[in-house]
Amino acid sequence: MWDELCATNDHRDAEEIYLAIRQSGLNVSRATVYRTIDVLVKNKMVRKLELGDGRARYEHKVNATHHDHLICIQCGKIEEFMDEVIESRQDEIVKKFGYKLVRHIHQLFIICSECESP
Amino acid sequence: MWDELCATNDHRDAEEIYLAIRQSGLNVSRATVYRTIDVLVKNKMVRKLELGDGRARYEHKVNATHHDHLICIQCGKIEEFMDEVIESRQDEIVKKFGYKLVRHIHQLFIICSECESP
DNA sequence: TATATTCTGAGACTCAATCTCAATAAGAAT
DNA sequence: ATTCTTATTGAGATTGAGTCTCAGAATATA
Repeated sequence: MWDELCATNDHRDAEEIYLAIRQSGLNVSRATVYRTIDVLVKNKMVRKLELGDGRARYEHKVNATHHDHLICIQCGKIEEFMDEVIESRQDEIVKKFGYKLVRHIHQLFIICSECESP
Repeated sequence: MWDELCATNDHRDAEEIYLAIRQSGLNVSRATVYRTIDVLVKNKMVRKLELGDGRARYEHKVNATHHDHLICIQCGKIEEFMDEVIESRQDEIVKKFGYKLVRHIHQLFIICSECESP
């Protein structure tokens, strides 16, 4: 499971991961896929992405620094971005409210260049 | 439906809206609630919030300017924020990629002051 | 009045994700 | 090894938000 997740740098959903494992000959159930991913997420080895379409994607965190995502609403491609200015502004906003920041979701839904002019 | 949505400035889910309408004596079905909300969202009279917990929330846009959300992961309270710096950084990031920004989701999951020290 | 068009409610259905539970595997103890 | 205990697994049932279907009701058009 961990191996399978690390096999690519994609952002795949549980079903895709399940099928990939099956394809590789292993006889695991969907339940096990979900269970194992949960453990990996809890141990911060895998990040769960909620894109708001009811299907979570997963990315392993090997050699990964913090980043957020650009998502093409046409082809589904996912790219990563990171902006120090935004990160610190977030902290300031939360501080101004007197709250404690736990995590954040920042997703830019875009039309990528390939989809814009094919 | 529109009236019900405008009745409060809450961020309620479909079920809560459905129950509120029922409570007020009207005999509407869940299907109608979802259908009507969809129309209102498409006409940009209502904003749909995807908080990643599989339950969309809705807020009417009367007198509302653009804003994003702070969500307390403890009590579920939702507050609003808006930061010009972040907004323009987003535009720049997307521009640098050569993409076209369609919409964005920016949510700060926090522990609010009441939950931090009750 | 007759006819066409739209809207609605009830419940079936979808789909990702979770839960159940018996079966299996793995460990520990004697 | 053999028994006993604990943890893991697969298959399928279940959940829950949201969608779809379709017949009947409401509304509009002629």
